[in-house]
Amino acid sequence: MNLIEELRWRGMVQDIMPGTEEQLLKEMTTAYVGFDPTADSLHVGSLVPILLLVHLQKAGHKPLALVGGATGMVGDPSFKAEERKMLDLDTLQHNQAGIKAQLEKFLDFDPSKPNSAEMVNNFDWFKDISFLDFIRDTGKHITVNYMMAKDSVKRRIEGDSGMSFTEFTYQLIQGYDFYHLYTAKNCKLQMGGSDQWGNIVTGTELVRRKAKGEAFAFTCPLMKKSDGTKFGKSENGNVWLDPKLTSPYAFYQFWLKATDDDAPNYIKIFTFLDKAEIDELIATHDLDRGKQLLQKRLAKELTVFVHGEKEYEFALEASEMLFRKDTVEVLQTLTEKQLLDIMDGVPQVEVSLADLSAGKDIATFLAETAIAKSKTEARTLVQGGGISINKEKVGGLEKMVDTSLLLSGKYILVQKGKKNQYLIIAK
RNA sequence: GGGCAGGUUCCAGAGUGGCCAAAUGGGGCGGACUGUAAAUCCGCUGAUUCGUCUUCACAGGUUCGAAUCCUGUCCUGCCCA
Repeated sequence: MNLIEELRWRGMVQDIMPGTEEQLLKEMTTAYVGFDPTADSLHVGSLVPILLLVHLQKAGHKPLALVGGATGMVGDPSFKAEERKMLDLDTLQHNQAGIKAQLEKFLDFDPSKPNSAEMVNNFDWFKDISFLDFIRDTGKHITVNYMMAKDSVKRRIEGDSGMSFTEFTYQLIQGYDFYHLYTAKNCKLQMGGSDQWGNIVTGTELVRRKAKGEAFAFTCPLMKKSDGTKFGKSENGNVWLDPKLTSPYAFYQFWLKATDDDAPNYIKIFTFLDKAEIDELIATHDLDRGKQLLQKRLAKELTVFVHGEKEYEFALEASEMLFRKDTVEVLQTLTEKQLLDIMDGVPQVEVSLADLSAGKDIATFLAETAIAKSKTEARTLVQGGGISINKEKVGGLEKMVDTSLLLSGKYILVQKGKKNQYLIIAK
């Protein structure tokens, strides 16, 4: 199976420029994907373009990861309702360093290999180009009519908030990246999310007109959930690849919670399992969906891929401990070390041991630990049966929280609803 | 700069002098069922020492009483210049 066939089967090809497949079969091809330096970590949404690069490299081609130091200063208008905040230089540099460190985990940067991955930053070539040079040498190749015809631009011009010149220029800047990489690194292919199609095509156009060369492109569909909501968010916001921002436990949970509708697509896109294995997994899953076979496998593959085997095991253990029904006694028997390993990733709240010795009513306790926003909310939760302490449901407001509840002398496990756990540490 | 419309609790959006902490819908949160799912059903969704208290852009004013009336300020959208 060639690369494009492989990606097609996985549902990772949306638009593809004619001749792309032939080019990839013809020779080792250098290809790039751009990453936005809007934060110092990538998130699960950016996993798709990363995987494109990984597949590419596996197929023997050479991947380039472009960090948009320059484009990040401008802001992509594509399908966004409003202009984005511009980032300052310091933030950008900080973010780029973070992203680079993460990419190194997934791609092989070993320079002794002919198809080693490389990292480039478009700020490096844009910082020396003057505005006049740019509009003379590059701007004249592309007509405004052409740029205006793009859906992303059209939508903004017809909308209410308008579009600044800066944003309008974005596709030309990004197009220039492709032109630059074509001339400097013989890069002939750009990949990206389907929202980038317009920008990418401007790039191939620029290569054709300015360098008289031939360039190719394909995009992958934007990740969407079956219910139409945005992919990549959990209750607590973005799901990041950085374990400091999203713990491996939370990361594991994110994938585990994929719906039955989404899981088959996710497992194709996000794992490297081959077709036969995936087909079988899906078939087995459908026999008894309650077992969440697909979700468990998906979560395992991804957690191992991003965080490693060990972190996966902790995440799995924590998940089983926290969601199993019969763990009231088990919880008491855990050693401090076991408890901490399992709870690593569960939000932790500190309380003073002295306060606890005096005892606190449950509502005050929940409000003070910020598990509930206010005492009123705390009461509502307790009365609605939404609070458990050490896996035991709190029956009513008269419940007192004191040192008798401590596990290993200093911990209390509080659950809000089914899915929110908090580890209270008495100090 | 001129004319018009408008700013209400997370969002959308009712309310136009007392019955308003403010309809309804969405979202969110909890519960039941289940698979830590979907669908469905139920409850909650300003704070509280449960007496009250702080809220309807902001600042004043009228009134026994204002989200609702008046004055000014700021902001937003639409139209004209």
